[in-house]
Amino acid sequence: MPELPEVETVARGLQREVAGRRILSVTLGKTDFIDDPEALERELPGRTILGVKRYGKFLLLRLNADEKSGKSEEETALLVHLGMTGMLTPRPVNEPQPKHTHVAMLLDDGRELRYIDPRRFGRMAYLAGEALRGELRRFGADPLETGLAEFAQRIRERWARIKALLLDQSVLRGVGNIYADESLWKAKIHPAQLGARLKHEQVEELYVVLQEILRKAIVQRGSSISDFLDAEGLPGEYQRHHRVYGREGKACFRCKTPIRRVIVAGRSSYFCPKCQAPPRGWKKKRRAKSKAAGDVSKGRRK
DNA sequence: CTCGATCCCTGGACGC
DNA sequence: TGCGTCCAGGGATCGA
Repeated sequence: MPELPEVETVARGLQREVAGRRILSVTLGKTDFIDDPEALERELPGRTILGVKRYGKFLLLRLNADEKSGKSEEETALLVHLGMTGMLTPRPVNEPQPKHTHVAMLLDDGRELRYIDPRRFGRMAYLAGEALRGELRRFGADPLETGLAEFAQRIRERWARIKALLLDQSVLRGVGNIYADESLWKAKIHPAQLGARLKHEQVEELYVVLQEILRKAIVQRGSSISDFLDAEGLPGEYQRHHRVYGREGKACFRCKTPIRRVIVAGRSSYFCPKCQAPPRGWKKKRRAKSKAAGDVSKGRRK
């Protein structure tokens, strides 16, 4: 579940490890998560990785100019989304490739930059010029680089649930399920509350605690709740600081009330039913677990 | 505009 | 030990 802090951690690691390296060749495995696999094979060999930065939940590997296209001042980049289980890490070429290695970029220092992703929920794309700018424009504000005024405007002009807004990458880029729940708990806002219904003070509190949580998580190198590892193969530590995420039935850290889990915006949402008052009309009845059983198990076909 | 449902995919947890 | 089933979740897409 790489979200902003995890992706930031990977980006910093890659910046240190592979910035300045030249890509000699590219080997592809399964390619169904790559926009245009042939573009990678055609464009990447010979190019130098100028730097690596985070853009929302994307890694942006900026590349040097493409001489042969004639548009040498055009900005080019390899965009990488880690999805749920993606990992991007440089390894010595003689080290055996783990299962689910789908992209291997041979570098000029005897290492290989490997993209490993069991579920292939990630995405990879080589983009240049206007295609690159257009892609980046689709996303909203970076929560760490945005002022309160813009943050508040983006939230309060919408009638969607605050949880949905926090997860919507065209509103804010980089927040995912963990940090959405953590920040809503800290700000004492129920996930089903409508953005437009939040008071100014609530939006300000959310803005402040979201930044605080994201910054602390970056310091702790992100959260490793299942299998997240950074570019150096190390797990993060921020999962130790989670206050609600994954804590269904456990005591709220503030008031000891058992944490609840409900589905909001299609995602598991953990919250304290006492600290985080539900909006009017929010059905607080049904047990989250008892209803999942009687569903169509044969529903999905191959 | 906002919603839920569905699909993508595999590994891990769990029940028997 | 081994099989079947369910579930996780970011994002795209589609119909309501």
